[in-house]
Amino acid sequence: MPELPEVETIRRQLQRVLAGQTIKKVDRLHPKSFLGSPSKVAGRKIVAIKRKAKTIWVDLEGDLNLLIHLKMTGQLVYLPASASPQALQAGKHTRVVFTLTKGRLIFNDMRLFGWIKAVDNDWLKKHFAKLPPDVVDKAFTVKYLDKILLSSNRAVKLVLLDQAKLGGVGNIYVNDALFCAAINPQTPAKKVKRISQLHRCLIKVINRGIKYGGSTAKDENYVNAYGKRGNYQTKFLVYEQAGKTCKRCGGTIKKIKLGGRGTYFCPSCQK
DNA sequence: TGATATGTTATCTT
DNA sequence: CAAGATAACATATC
Repeated sequence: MPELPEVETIRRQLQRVLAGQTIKKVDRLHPKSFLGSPSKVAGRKIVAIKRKAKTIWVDLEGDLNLLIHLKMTGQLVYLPASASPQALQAGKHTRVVFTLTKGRLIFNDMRLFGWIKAVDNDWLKKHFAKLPPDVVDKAFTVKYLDKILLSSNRAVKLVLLDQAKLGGVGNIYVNDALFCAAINPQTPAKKVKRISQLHRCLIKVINRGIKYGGSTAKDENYVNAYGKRGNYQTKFLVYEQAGKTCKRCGGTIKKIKLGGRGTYFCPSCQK
């Protein structure tokens, strides 16, 4: 599922191909998928593609922005006008199509949880002000991590996944980061030791995810802006590795449920 | 057929 | 009131 590394991969690609193009037309194929006025978007030039946590932010000329959240099954694919007519055609799960100066931006979303919102600068500013730092932000310090962990009795994994406390970390990378730091995901947050190691591991694992272009795990449909799958799934430390041998101590990776989410860890070396 | 998967939020409970 | 737990959203797949 798209977490920060997947979204950042898409952002970097879109920044290269979309910046400077003008949105000529917006086709809303499903009402749930586009909130706001498509007519206000048409005719605007794309200034830049940015990102906050798992949300893509398209900065448009004038007082308008597009916020895009892929949730679980969203895809954002760019096709140059020279692509085959077959590729350019709307698929079964295509929800929004942007016709641009030199191509098309297609938003697919099988399960309809994702959305695109057109919002003005003032709305954006107020909204961003409420958000916590991203895991890759400078504001995410050891001290900050210490603060959010000390303030909760919940399992450490659930606190790290809480988008109101820390932005960008999802179920795949949190499992791998806790393995990296040798911390049991069930540990109550305020009892976690070696916080600076956990801090280092979170950043390291997320950056590794970006390096490999995100992950397309089993049963997942993530693709980047060119429609290609990620590669981090070949680098998973513990995610989806239940029954396999622990890379660190030779123990066996176990799967449990925590907060209703699949949780993978090595019981013998994650304490 | 029913359980399962995941990101986020609404809603209920403690 | 706040923190925590859980349901809900929609759909394909095992």
